[in-house]
Amino acid sequence: MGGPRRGASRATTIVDIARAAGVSKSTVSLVLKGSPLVKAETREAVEQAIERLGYVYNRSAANLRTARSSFVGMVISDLMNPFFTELAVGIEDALYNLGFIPILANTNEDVERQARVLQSLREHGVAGIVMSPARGTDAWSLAELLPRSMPLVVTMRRIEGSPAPYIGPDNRVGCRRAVEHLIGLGHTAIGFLGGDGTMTTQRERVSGYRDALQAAGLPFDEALVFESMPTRAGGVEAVTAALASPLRPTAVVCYNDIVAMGATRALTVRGVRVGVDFAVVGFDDIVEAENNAPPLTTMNADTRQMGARAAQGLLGLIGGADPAAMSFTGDSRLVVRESCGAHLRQKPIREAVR
Amino acid sequence: MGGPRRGASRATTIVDIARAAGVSKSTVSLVLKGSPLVKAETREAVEQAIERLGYVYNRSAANLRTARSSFVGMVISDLMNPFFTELAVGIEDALYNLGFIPILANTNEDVERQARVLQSLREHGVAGIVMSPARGTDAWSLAELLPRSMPLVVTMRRIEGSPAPYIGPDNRVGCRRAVEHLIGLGHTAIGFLGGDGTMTTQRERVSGYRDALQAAGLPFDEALVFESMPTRAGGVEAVTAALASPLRPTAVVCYNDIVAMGATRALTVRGVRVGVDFAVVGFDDIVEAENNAPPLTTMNADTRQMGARAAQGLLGLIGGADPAAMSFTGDSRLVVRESCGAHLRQKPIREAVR
DNA sequence: CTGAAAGCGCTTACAG
DNA sequence: CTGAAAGCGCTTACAG
Repeated sequence: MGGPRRGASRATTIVDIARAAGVSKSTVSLVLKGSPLVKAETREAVEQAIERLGYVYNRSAANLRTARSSFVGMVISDLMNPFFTELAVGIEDALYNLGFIPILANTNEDVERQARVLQSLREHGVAGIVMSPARGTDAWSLAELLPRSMPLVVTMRRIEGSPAPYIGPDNRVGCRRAVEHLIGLGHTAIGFLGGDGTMTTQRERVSGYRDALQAAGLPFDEALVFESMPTRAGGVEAVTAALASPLRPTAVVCYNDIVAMGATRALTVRGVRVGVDFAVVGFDDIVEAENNAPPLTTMNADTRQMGARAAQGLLGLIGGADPAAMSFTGDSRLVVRESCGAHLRQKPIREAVR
Repeated sequence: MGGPRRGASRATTIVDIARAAGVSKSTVSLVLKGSPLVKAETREAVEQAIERLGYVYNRSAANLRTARSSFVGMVISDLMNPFFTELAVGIEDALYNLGFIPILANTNEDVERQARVLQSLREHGVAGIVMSPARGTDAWSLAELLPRSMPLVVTMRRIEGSPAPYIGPDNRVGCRRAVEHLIGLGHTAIGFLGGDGTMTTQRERVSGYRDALQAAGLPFDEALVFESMPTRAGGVEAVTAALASPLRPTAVVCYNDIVAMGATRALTVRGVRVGVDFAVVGFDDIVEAENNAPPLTTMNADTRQMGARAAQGLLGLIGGADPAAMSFTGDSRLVVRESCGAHLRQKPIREAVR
């Protein structure tokens, strides 16, 4: 593991600088950290030596001495999924701004890989970890992997029973709003597409779906929840099942945008016009949602900003904050585009007003 | 920068283990690295102590001592772009398999940010760097930022004049093949859409475009190269210009798939049927290409595998290989889907054969 | 304002 | 087969 570090010749260190500047290495260390204790001329001499010898600070050595670390583990469940890409970009950017540097691990939804990666991060002495857990991660095995003392924030997928703070959207009220919108458009047979009950996020979204139905006096029927993989292919599959169902819905909320895009495509292929004959609403507002055909109505939870918030939350934990106080669930807002058909309903109304 | 490391209580170290097992810390170190020198019972005792005290190896301390590093910098120009996401996933996966651990930096096409990040990576003592350079990176400033002794592989975008090995696709022959396909379909007025001459990749692809035209005895006309941002919006803009041009092409190759998807959408919106009235070919074969409406014909260079290769190349450099021998440019293959219209031409032929 | 000394958690010859 | 010692590149009290 690992190779030679900085070329063949020994790297220049703090003592080389000390010798060149004619001071002790303590003094060099002081100027390195910008201490006001050192005299201007001395500082000058040291800085020149640094420049001349092309010295580069060895942060790992410093970290060993101070028992600190500027590394943070960024554990992502599926980086190829544009939703998580956006999350990762948000975390990464914030981490740099906060003075940390992210070690990336893409677990690819594999809990064993996640376990290995977590161990590796510990060995590398990360200051903390922000993680979107792989599907199937449970509080118990996580507790075995990571000591209580390791700052950890869980993002986007809640782990039930874990003391780690959760930072992510409020899936339940988000989904409730999506369904309320569909109800407002006049739909009464509304399905839920994609994901399955082993996923906390799916359960939360289904709860919101049920909340909205019940608030409107509509029955909740399990037969209208069409489970599938949370993928494009899953969307195709789920919508196909929905169309074949005797309860044949006229509108669907989807577990996420990818499912919605799969559903949209399957619908289009069989000649049902999305946004006209059938309403589809997604969740997440990934960048492609806007460019879908037709553009997708979906829930935006500001994924990137949520990533930044997760990073800030971790910083808090590292600084000693109480994990119990660090959870944050953010609001999502409905982004109305064409797949729900709202633009068609509104037009006549507006025209009538004119 | 950085926070406390492993909780409040001192972490257990090799000397704690030594004491608990009744041996010296040298011996503990030996069993840690699986040395055959140590007697089975001793090893046993040590391993039990490790288990019992929940010891975790401090790799940074080891690295300091051995002047090695298991960190590698993974510098990505635009992680939100699905093409680079796929590259990053390929690099990340290979790096873990090779025993390294990736530090992620998303430069977001900003050369100044890239400069800061490169400096930071040096301070953190990475063993090497694999980088898809931000637009506008030049060999000269790169040389100022990184010493010759730092193992570096440049991927996906060649930096002219840099001694660092390049690992990526052969853009010129790839694009030539794409255009040959269009010519084979009977087109004679073929445009090139997107990117601009400041990008090495664009210049290479335009060269291939010209090669194909000239090989077929068709004239190369600069007026058929429509420059734009390499984005979806750029694709809209470029195709709009193409349609307005007096040379009005009947087919286009695009700088990349995102441009092609923008072009496709703009075309569709104004009623020209892509794959029927007009042929579009992309480049990169990002995952969305398959799901475009219509599915995109494009060049596949196996981006993920290319990322793995870049990681392997870096490992070679770290191991002391000659940079001049590590460059690799891979083949790309044409993936025919619907946007080029080939399916329409072939159908009658096949039917005639039956 | 500056220097000498100890120590962070490891590894690596070198003795025995 | 195992232990004592030195050292990787820093930081941090402590003297002066």
